[in-house]
Amino acid sequence: MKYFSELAEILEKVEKINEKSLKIDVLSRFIKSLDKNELKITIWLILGNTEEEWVERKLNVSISTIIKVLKNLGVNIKELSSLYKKSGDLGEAVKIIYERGNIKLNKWFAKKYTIIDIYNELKKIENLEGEGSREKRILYLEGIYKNLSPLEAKLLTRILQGDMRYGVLEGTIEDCLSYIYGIDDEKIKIAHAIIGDIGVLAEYLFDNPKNIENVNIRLFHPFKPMLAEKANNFQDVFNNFSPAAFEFKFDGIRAQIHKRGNEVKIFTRRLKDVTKSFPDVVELILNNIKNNEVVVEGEIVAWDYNKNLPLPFQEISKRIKREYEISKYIKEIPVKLFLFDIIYLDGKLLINEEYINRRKILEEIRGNIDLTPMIITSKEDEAKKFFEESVNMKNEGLVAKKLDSKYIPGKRDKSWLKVKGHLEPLDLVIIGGEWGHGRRKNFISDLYLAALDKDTGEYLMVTKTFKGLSDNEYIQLTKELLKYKIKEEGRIVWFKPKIVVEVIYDEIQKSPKYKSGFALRFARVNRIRWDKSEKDVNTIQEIRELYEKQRKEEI
DNA sequence: CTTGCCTGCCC
DNA sequence: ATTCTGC
DNA sequence: GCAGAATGGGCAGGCAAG
Repeated sequence: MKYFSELAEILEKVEKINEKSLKIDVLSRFIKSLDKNELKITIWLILGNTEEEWVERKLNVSISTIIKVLKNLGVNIKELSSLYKKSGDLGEAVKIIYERGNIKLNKWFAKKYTIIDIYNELKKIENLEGEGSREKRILYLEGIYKNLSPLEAKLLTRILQGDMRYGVLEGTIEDCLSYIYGIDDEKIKIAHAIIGDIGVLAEYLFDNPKNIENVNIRLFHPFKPMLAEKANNFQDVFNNFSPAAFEFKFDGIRAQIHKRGNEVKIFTRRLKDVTKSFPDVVELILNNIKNNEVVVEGEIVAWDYNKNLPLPFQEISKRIKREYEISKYIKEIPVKLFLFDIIYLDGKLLINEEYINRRKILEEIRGNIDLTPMIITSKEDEAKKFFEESVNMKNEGLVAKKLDSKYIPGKRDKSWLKVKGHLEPLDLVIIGGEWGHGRRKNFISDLYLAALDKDTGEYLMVTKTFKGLSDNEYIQLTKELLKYKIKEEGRIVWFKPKIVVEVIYDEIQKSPKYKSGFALRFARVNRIRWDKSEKDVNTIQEIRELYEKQRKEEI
């Protein structure tokens, strides 16, 4: 039986260790000392979770709620936000507040929580719902925070945020299990992907390490899907394998579909069950796939059946978490399913079959369901032509697959390579930014980027981005930016429009949030344009044209 | 009854 | 999702 | 090459505030 404070101390220690093997050693000793009834729970908490991965997070707590809790405990919010800004980490800020004693605590009768106690408290919070539940949640958390030490408060704060930053994620836990039980790391990784949750795997091994041999894909139990790495171009693809199978990469949601008899379940890439939102897909599967037991994978895409073209991602996303008026939305936003893999068929696991054979089997059982359009070629010009075809349909691009590759659950591997295009870069001016967190606490990390509204002369924001430059470049940039500072509001700093950056992005979207009416998807800075001035940036009018052009090409 | 904030999860 | 960094 | 970290737009749903 371990105390929550012991966990907090171990993690504090681990956070400061750089050397991987030492980190694994320290953490493994702790994990090894856990009882069975606290093992799974502890691993979940280390990762900032309270459940198996396929269960939706229900804490309904994050930074805003935590700050309200602290405020109620008499914490000076000015002091807190200044500490937060300085440390770049709310957990760290909370720890310092506790150390300074600037919070109302149960001084004399503080409860000493075990790990299981904390877990049970969090479960109670998860079960709060209905009118008044927000307030109850806050009251409940106050009750817990009142009894904590500085390190415990830091840990709880990070768990509640679901953002741990102790340098321990699933990969490290995998290494620990490998170290503790002397099982090959690759084997652990695959078992983890198949079971879908690392805590459950740990419990499995605790019962009997030989259980690793019994881990297998089960129907109606989601496994982590195989993923693709990024390729820069077609040469990159052919350097890895040739010939290659190229499939259209649609812009929808990845679906892992399990079927037995008349029962069907649909899981997302992150293992969440979305069956309820897609009765049309369930029906499609039942009407077409006649085999009894099947696991297939595909992409669910919002579809315009008049033009026979995909609809933008924003459309399918209106259906993903929908729970009401589903039948109305089935008509309003119809979907199309493109299958691209088969993992299980009537008692036979197909993960060790070569890709090309899996595809053949899929072809035989699919009924009238579409497969992703695919060609096999070793010629760059053919691949490029196929890419154009896909992109002209407004797809993301292609996925290249090695013909004899196996299906390795959970693996991001060079045997699948995604080739994506992006639109012409835009020159945008920096009008604001936010101080970063963690490693990036000392510079402006997130940039607010704007285009010029030609009609009014205003600079209107079209995106935020923190990607593309190296830490050093951000440090340099921050120095320059601060010369043009207008005002600072908490973490946000506003600048005079001066410094211009070239920005790459995947798509222009209609934005309900920005005044400009447009937003960039996956924006990243390509380079700083020191040679350009704020007068040289792209205009909102040009962005509108680019957006319309996207539309026009759809016909 | 409408609007807005917060959370969780798609990409 | 994309990108960068440290091991 | 891997694991970890730092963060994007936008959607639905749940609750609170106006």
